[in-house]
Amino acid sequence: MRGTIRSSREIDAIFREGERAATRALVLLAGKTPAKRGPRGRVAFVAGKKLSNAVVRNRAKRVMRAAVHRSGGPWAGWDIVLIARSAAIDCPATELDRLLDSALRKAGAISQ
RNA sequence: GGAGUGGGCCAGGCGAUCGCGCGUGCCCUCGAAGGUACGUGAGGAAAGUCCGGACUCCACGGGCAGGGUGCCUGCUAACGGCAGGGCGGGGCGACCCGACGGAUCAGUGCCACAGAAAAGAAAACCCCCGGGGGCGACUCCGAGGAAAGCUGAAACGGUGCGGUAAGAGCGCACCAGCGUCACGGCAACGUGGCGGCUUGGCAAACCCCACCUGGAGCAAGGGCAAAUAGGAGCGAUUAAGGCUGGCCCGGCCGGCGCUCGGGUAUGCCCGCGUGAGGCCGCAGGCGACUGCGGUCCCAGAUAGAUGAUCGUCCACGACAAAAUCCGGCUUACAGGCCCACUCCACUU
RNA sequence: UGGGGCGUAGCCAAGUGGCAAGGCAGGGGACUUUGGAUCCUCUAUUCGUAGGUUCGAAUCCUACCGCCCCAG
Repeated sequence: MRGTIRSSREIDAIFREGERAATRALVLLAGKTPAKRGPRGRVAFVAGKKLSNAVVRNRAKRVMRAAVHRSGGPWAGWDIVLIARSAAIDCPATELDRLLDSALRKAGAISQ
């Protein structure tokens, strides 16, 4: 997928400085995209080792990627980091879309 | 029909829409990016990283140390793997399990507690005989003995008969074990004869014997342009010191002169998938496997590609994600299918 | 992905074949009017788990499980 954040240094910066919005299935971090990276927004997906084995972690990232795609991301001017929680694995798609939308509004990345 | 043993195979299918990696063609473009069509896209364990290799770099001269394997014979590129055989153990059976060399004929060590004694057999307890003392229980001296006895995981072959004061392979029979000879087998070993009567356990204790073993690892290693800083080869030759990724001997470097252009990124590219390869057939072999012929091309990502929504069918889907590659081992696993065989019951 | 290390009481830990030391914390008691300090005492039955070797295993061997560190 185009528009992913590749550098772990940049992801660490969003962890320190970004807006945080947590839901039942995922945690969202939002920061402004640096100007030198261009006007398009970027996203990153995180699935920690606590979740489970490699199959479950990969699936969690895919499910979040599909949700971002449906919601119209990446969002211009914003760097978004999505962290999977264990509830995301069995979460229905419509529920996940709703949670992602509310998290984006809470962090201010999209207007009301 | 029930119970079971061994081996092999599969690992949700189909359709619609949106979406992803790679390859090829086409469109656009100076090119790239992009668009589009077609093809292709995780496993039997991809896992644990327990062994063995390939490949790459370093060291290449000898020795020691260290590590590994451990019944025999094969297979293999190699193996700690596999096959066949032997021995021991388990099961009524089909079958299954086994780190299974050496403990007199190398040496050292350990065997707590208990027990008379834990490994050159015997001091004392004890058994028995003779003599002395004492009314007696008993005790002292001398000779003989290791059978019985409590203990313990284990008591210098076992059981039985004879023998004796008590005993002892002292004699005999059978069994176990040892040595030796003959036969069968490539061998492990097996069968039979003969002999003297005999030797605790632990080598997953040190060790001995036989065989194998240099070190690191694709984050190995190499290439590309900009910016910043330092190496490599050759020649002659002295000290502190350093290197030779365990140690020693031995060897080399550091200092000087000449010559040559190189190294380093959370940049990119190569390495990177035609291989000890899959499938089919024939031939050899009990088998692991091998030979020959035909045929196929079968993931290659780089924050890491397979998902979402819906329909439909059924047994309602387990364990689980390639990261340099291959051969094994081990561990996890919902279920389903096939083949061969064993035992029990019933019918004909 | 590769390399290396560690699991013993709630915490820190010693023990390398024969009874699982010690300290901190905690419970109980003594002393004290009470508290602190001090002293005495208690607490491991699965030594991360499961097998094996041995008469005997935290210790030796094998296979698993969990955690930590290093290399871009």
